[in-house]
Amino acid sequence: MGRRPCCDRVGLKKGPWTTEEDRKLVNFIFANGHCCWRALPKLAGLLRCGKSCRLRWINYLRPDLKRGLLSEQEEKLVIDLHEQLGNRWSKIASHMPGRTDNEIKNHWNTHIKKKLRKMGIDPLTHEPLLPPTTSTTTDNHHRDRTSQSQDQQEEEEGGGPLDSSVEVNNGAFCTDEVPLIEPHEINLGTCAPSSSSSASSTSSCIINENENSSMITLMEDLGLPAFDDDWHNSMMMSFWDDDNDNFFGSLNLFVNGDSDNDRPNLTASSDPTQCPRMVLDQEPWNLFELS
DNA sequence: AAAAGCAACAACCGCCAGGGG
DNA sequence: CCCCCTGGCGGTTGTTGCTTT
Repeated sequence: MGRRPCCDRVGLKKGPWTTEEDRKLVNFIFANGHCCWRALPKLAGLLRCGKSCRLRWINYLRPDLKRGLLSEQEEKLVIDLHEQLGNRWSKIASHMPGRTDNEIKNHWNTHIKKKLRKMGIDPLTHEPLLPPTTSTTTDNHHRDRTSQSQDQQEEEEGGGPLDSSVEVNNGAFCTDEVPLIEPHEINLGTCAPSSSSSASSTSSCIINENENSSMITLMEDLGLPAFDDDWHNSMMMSFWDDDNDNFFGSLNLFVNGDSDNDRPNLTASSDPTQCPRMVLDQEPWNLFELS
């Protein structure tokens, strides 16, 4: 019995997304959020399956993505987390705000793996590489099905993730205790963004009431669609500029594409390299009609 | 300058888990 | 309890751009 396809593929487009498709998707999510990925493409006028839309949004269009190469610090964090979690990229990504599992996975496969091997470290076990005389299978049973097959195909090496409940970072957090912010945790009365921990910087953002209302006014000024509370909250967090403790810096770049504008209270981030690549590149955000 | 090889990453595919009926 | 649907995850592939020959 064949698997039912995730969507009706007849007439659906595949392959790279066009800017027009990106615009449609972002505009739709801006206006409506994403209630149901399966229904979204039809409602947004896209000839894509919902899965594809979801991936595109999560991995590329989401405004809170950092983009660009991982910093050395981030790389180290990935290695640490991978040592504890194995190929659980989504878990790893959940500890790295602004980074997607796909991005981390790609970076691991293309950069970190090689780097570790060069350093004489087995990227699977995080142990020093041994001569390939003994093939240990002691840890293989810990790994999930797919990573096992890949690992076996790639290299006959043991090792892998540990129990998902294991603590990392000296017990700073548990892997199943992803620091997600809940709507009720958003305190509009105070603004205490950016703890020292990069892993919690985005999710710990609490919007100041004045900025909150200013932002709403700004959005209205710009003709942006009305948001429901959840969407609004997520957008507030999405545009937080950790490095400058500044919500409007990122939003300004997002909206205006440059810092040269006459809007009060809108200043671009001082260090453009700290801004999301999609903002810096003016693509695809600059293509969207915001009115 | 052209071709071949390589690296990076966006996107796809198949499977799984959880929730609802 | 079972089945179906949906969202999510991880592995893999395809495409594109860059570097080397």
